[in-house]
Amino acid sequence: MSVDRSRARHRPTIHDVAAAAGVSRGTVSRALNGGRNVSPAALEAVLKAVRTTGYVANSAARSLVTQRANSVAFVLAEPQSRLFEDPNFSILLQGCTQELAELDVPVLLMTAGTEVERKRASRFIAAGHVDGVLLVSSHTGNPLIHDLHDLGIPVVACGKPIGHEGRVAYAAADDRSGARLMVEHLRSRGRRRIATITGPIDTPGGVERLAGYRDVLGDEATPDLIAHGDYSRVSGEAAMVELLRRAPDLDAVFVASDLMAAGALNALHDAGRRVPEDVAVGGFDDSSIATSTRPALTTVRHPFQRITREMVRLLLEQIQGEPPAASILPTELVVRAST
Amino acid sequence: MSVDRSRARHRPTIHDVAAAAGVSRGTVSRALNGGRNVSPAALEAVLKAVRTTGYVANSAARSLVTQRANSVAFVLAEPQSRLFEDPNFSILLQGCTQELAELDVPVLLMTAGTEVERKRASRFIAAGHVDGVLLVSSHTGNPLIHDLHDLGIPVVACGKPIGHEGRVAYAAADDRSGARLMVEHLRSRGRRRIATITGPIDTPGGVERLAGYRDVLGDEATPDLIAHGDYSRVSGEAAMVELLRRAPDLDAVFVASDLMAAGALNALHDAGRRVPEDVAVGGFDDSSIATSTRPALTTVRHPFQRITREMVRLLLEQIQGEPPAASILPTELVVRAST
DNA sequence: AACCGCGCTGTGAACGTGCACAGTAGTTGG
DNA sequence: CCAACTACTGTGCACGTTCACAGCGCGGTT
Repeated sequence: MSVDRSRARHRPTIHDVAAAAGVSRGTVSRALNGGRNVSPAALEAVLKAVRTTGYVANSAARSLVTQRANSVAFVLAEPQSRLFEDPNFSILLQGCTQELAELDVPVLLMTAGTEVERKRASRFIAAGHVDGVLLVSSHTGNPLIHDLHDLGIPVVACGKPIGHEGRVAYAAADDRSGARLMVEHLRSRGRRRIATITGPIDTPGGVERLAGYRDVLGDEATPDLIAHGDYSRVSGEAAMVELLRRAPDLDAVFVASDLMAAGALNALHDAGRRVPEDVAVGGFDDSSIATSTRPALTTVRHPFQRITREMVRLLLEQIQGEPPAASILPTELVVRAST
Repeated sequence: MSVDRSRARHRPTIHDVAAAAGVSRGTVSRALNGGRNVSPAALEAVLKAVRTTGYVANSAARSLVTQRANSVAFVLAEPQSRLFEDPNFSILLQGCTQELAELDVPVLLMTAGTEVERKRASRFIAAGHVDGVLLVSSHTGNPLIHDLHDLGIPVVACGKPIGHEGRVAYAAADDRSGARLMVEHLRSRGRRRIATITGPIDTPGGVERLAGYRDVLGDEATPDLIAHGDYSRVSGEAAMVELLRRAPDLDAVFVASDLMAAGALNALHDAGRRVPEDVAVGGFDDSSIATSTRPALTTVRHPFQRITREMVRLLLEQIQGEPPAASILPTELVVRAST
């Protein structure tokens, strides 16, 4: 082999390690992967050679032969603005990234808010760049989930994928019982005219939290006490203004997200209502916003950390060949100054 | 049984396209890449064959031979909490992702807040998984920037990388003149005792914005009017409390970030000072927080969109072989209710 | 007529890895 | 004593692509 290799230029390959360890490529590969059927002496020699050469496996070559990308996509199928307005998405992203980093699985970030982006994401995923998809999309009827299902690629949704339960894996909080906790808490505080601001009714969070509200209030949940938002801060503010107009005598409001609750607090402030003296306000998520409002928000803790952990677990399971499963996680009431 | 078969159908390769188009692999490759030295007839046949077969190039195989990953890493070298507390990071991430998606360049997200994460990121990048790095790290003295420089991999920093100017490319806002704009504005409002809450003094934003403040005030910038924060909301609140103690007669405060300004507003609220009647508050960044506080913040617009665009441009240039360059972008005063 | 350049095309290498398979030595069992 | 087995090791091939090179026909120049 008279091929002149200027070592300074190219990264060491498995060949270099094999040469340094005095074994063959196959042994190095076995030692680094399975570790089975390798003598202790060879194993040690390989590990030492890896250290001295600074060898790191070339992922492209590995992917080529294993037909696996060894990476995962985090797809945010929401309007652009959401990523940086709503801290929930950042937390999910953060959690999944961290969880996967520990397993040395890189995360590819892509957005699929617009039609163009959706097509691009589909094409990209179809190209086999990733082994699985963590899909964050609260809205139902997203065409992307169809595309991915057709591709036969493992997918885990965050929140129940309405219309795809049983076919698409997902991790979700138990929204309905969380909502019940909050409304029962408001009642125990002596509130009698309890309104609600829901999320969009085409999202599981919108539907389930409203259902929990109704579970507790029954006939008391009259239509004038129910307003809808889209999880954005301004929509929470607008919905609160609307509620104050329709039901000026309300003495509490359960808001389906902390971000909307922050908007509602602003509306109440502008209307001269004191919180919690005149109106008690309950949020949902226990995001970072909840402790930064004045007063701090009573809210329902969304188990984001467990959700991201479950999402990752469910995805890896599917990549291993297991069928799609679901995880429903419990929520918890967090009482602060707003109720 | 048939479950396994769905996975068994392999994606079309360049061979299949060549066969369908009645040409050779080489011609297909040329047609899809350069497009040079290909007859119009062959080009058309190839494009048609690509459409009918649904061919998408296998990136692993391409990377293997071209020695290029065709992807880029976004590295957040800040404590974990920052990503989801400070919207600036989300905006940067969002902007870079979008910018690169249009060029069909995937973005790998990684955090390097802790020592363990930093090592992992270094190892990962050294493995050649990416062609370049978008580095977001306000603090100076980050060892990661050394690692990356040693690896000889293209890097673009967000904000001036203190101690590496000229060696590492960066895009940054003109912090100093932005700070001047704000302090001059406060003076024009008749304020005479203008305090400031700075960012960490080991960050360019901390240093430069303080310098701009001093440019305008000169000897009036006495030490009792200067407090330091770390860009977090609670640090802004604590710094404001401290300033009120040291200089109870202050009538304005320039805060080096909107998030800290939101904390300062809370402290002023708790102290019974009215904004802007008693104390005018100016922020920095014009992030989403600025419009959600009560009152809405007068602030300095940080040109994030242009910064992300420049970061991407500077990175791609370097990947093409150009030397590292820098972009300084202008800021703009945005007057709202807090001054 | 021989030569050259030009535009286009096909072909044989790599790129670095994992895996199947064959092979070796040492141990065990009949 | 030989066969079978175990534990380990080395080697050829394939993965799908790009790139360098050689070959082709064709028209124009020497």
